[in-house]
Amino acid sequence: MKSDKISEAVVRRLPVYLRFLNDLQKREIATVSSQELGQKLDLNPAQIRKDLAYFGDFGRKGIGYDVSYLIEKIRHILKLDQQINVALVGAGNLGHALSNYNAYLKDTMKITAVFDSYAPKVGQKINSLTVQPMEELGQTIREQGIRIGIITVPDSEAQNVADILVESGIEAILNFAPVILKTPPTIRIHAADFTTDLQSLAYYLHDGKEEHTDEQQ
Amino acid sequence: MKSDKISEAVVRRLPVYLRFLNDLQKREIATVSSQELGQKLDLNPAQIRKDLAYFGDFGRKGIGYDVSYLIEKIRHILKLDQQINVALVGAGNLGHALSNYNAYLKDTMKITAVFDSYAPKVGQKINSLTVQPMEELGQTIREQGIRIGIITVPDSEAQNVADILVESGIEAILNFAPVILKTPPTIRIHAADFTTDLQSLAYYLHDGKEEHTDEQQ
DNA sequence: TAGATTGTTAATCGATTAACAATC
DNA sequence: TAGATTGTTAATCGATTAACAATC
Repeated sequence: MKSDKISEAVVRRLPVYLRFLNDLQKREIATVSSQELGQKLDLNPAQIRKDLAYFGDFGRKGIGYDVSYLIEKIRHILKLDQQINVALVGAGNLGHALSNYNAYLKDTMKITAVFDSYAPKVGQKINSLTVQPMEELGQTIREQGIRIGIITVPDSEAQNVADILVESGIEAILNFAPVILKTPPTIRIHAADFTTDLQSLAYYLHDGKEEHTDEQQ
Repeated sequence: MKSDKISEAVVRRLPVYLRFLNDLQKREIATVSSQELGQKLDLNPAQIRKDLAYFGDFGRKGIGYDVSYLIEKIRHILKLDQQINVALVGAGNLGHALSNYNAYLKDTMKITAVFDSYAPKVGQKINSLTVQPMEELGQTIREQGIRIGIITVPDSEAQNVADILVESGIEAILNFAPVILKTPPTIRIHAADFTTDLQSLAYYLHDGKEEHTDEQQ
């Protein structure tokens, strides 16, 4: 196959594949089939083969996929074969929690700067990063070549922060604030909204009368 | 229309509608059309009308939707017209951050218990909740009628926690750990994985040569 | 050679959008 | 009555799955 326009659904599965492949590699398993992959990830094997085939012929007929090779390929597709710098805006509890993931993201992405508008927060250390004032956002983004911004400020500030990020040349935003951000179409936005997640889960609670026996994940 | 099986995509949009409607109500706007809604939420008006029509005839032709009435209806659909108790498992930074949202979720959902396996954490206060040992999980869930569990423990513990939650009669899980949980099909699971979100965002970064000019959100 | 598994086409399924009669 | 907007049907678009020839 190779190319076509890739749907968002496909792109969102790639990191899931990558995570599992990293796991296999750690366990020194050299080869994996789409069937095994599908079983472990609750996905249809044909879908996995199709997803991967969009980007190239990574497997070998009769054998499966070489774990290390596929890791390399997916990392390249996701642009994770280079370090991508990330800015965290909002040094509250949530921001603090996310900054812990630097260790986990290790060689792929790195939160390299933290900002907060609240004066007493500025100058504090968060996991070896010093909280900077919002005024330095633009300059720091440009200096450090930061390409992704994470918004963990209160909803009332989120749009304003997004505007500044966009103005400073950011390319994508992960937004934890429960608001719909308005940005130019060139900016990629992902809403990581814990409150809507929880509320939609409530729909699937059993209520004695009408049963909602749906499939999972 | 009314009824049919409701797709997950529809259910996941309902909380977004609800959030915006609450906003309108606060601003004392009594009526809204699918067109206005669509514009503010970046959705197709026909889709919004169709989504709502699955559950009943909530609008009035020529007029639009009564904000208060629609709020009431959506809350009922999502089972948010009753308080739903939630358990938080994992009292680290992330768990701590999420417990702050109790104020925001206010009358709909409530985190009523927090657990951690790490002995020194037990007994500590987190936003007026006392951290309990994991051993009390089952009993507390049953006593408080907790129906949703949030997992914010390290990945290595996540499956174990999920097993205990399921055994204790939980109905749905919001999982922040970057692992695929294996649970019976009656349990509703939502993966709230910040690391895969970030990695899929990286795909959309511009790279000079091939342009990915996709739509947003 | 026999068994396994890919890459890909075709079939199916599902979700979004357009269009419009009904009606406030 | 004229204008606005719903609820719903039909059309379109897209994503998932099944099936299988190619081939290791």
